[in-house]
Amino acid sequence: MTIYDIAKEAGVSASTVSRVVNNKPGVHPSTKEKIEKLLKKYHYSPNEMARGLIKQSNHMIGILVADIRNVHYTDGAYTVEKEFAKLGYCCIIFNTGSGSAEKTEYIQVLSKRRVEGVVMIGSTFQTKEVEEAVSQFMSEIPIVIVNGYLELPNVYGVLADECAGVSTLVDLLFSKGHTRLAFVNNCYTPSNLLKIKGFEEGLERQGVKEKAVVYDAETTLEGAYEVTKKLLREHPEIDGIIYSVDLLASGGGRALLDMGYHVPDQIAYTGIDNSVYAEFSTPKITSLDNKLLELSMMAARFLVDLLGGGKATKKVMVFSAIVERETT
Amino acid sequence: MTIYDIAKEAGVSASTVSRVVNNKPGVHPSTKEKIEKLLKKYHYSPNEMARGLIKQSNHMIGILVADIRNVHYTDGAYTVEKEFAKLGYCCIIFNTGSGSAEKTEYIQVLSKRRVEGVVMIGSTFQTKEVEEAVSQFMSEIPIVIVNGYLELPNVYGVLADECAGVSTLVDLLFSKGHTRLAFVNNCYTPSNLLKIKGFEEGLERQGVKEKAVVYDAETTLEGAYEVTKKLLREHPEIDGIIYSVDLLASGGGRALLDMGYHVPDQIAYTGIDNSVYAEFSTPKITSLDNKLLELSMMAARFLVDLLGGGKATKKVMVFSAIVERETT
DNA sequence: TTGTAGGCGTTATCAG
DNA sequence: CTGATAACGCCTACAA
Repeated sequence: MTIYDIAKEAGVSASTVSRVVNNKPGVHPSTKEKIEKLLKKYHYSPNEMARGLIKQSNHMIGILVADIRNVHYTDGAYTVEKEFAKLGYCCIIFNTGSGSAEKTEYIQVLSKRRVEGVVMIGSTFQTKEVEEAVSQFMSEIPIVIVNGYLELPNVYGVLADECAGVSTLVDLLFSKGHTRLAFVNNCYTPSNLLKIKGFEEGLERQGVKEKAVVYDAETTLEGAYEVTKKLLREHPEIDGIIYSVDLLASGGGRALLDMGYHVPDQIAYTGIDNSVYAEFSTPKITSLDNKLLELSMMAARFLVDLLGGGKATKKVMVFSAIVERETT
Repeated sequence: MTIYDIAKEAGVSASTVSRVVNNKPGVHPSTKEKIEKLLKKYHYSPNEMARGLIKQSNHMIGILVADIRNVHYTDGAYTVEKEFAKLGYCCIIFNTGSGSAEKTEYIQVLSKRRVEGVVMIGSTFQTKEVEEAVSQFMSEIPIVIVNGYLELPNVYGVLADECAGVSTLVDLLFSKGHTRLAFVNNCYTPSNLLKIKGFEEGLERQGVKEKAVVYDAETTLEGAYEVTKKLLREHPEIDGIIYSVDLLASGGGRALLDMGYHVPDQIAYTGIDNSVYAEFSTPKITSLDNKLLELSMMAARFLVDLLGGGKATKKVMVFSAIVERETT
């Protein structure tokens, strides 16, 4: 069903139908009414592809996220989608995974789809490969990265100060008498590298001279469980652990419980993200709120402004804050 | 950058460029090479909207979900997106919320975008309003509902047998000596109505004559906490609770703990969904696995088949299964 | 092997 | 107030 079909049946030209569809003035009330009746009758729905073609604007944006199942990304994707749906935009979403080939590919796909803006969620998009793909295929449209940044004219970043945040976690643990700390990391994203940096800086500020204890773990409850046991076997002196994400803290906490440690007196620990995991675990986990939600909201707003022809700050940083619970 | 721009610079016609872009045969190797060089040089990326217009196919599908932040929907959306990305499709996603006006609206939006198929995630789409919107604006494309169904020629459903599933939960509780049961419900979706039905049928089968005890709770930890306290105040005889979703079970479990009940001896409880909440809570929650993941996977596969011109079963049901943990 | 012409469904610009 | 006509960017006969 096209405007031509409607036009034919109404005995008018397609342009007149188009005017009615778009509520343009200058159509005789009677013909307008006649056309509207037909529009209803056939449930006419204008082809947005064709419309986008002449309008040179399709009101679509892209959302790139490594894996929407990660709690911290789910909220972000939700926020962005909602914010844009309100404005009549459609969101194309891709779970890119962590590989750079896929990221490059999806950037090209979004480019072919002629999206008008992109939100990338997660520091994992802050890579050379993404930068190159963007500069080649997406240099014309605004891009906002949640918790990441690229030095490109059309890229904007909203970041959490996780580095400073983690060093305040160190301070917190020290203030409670825990001075032999370890960091358990899940993967080496730019964000996590910052966390480790914050960990080291925190220790240094507290006057610790030795090399920081950092362990790697799989991003699973079991992974954290095992690594925590190993960590304390190899470093029995440890009395405080910072986990790079709440999920690990939850799994690790269970290991501590099973090993008979008393939390938080004997050993304290924290997560990062202030996610549902922190709230649901027993004991409830003290966590660094890195404001992912605010970040996504801000990213969405930035992109909205940019699309509206306005300006946005190239790079902003939001302060993270500790949410104390039962593990410190 | 269009094929015309490339054509001009290459000194050929647009059709020749088009042939190269689409790897069509019948282009002289030398001109092909020349064109390919320019394509690379300018990072040409074909306009999929224009392409979709003549091809009458844009390789886009729609995903409708009430709220992607609900754990049981997140996985579904992920699965569907991944499955279609593999095949070169783009997914437009909308968080519709629970209102029917929004659902109708987004169905119309997807129709205007000319998506080629739709996956609706959740029984919340099994309503008269959705049925009407679909029959008016989407009668031509295949639609698959995860855990729901509509009696329309182009709608397919993959369902979990939650009714039978819940009655096996009743059996389980009875078998462990818990015979005074209550059901705590969060909202009256078709799916939850089935759960309540299963609850009642289970009781009846166990020879219980009295009216089933059903309480309503907000879908929050606190909501479940409060309602659980109220429930046991008003019905101190209760020794077994089935919560309509794991989230409630988690919040309720904490209330039981705080009230000094011994779980599972004194009182047992279960959740439904077998989600991360069941796994993360302490004690770990026995839950009915309603196979949401398999359901989404199956829905995606169905839609793929349908889009490929194949057939799919109109309505299938997947058996749910109890995952026993520490609360029964 | 290559180019021309027509059309996909719209909207915008002119005339009338 | 209404109707041609030409785009938008691409693909596909058909003709050369």
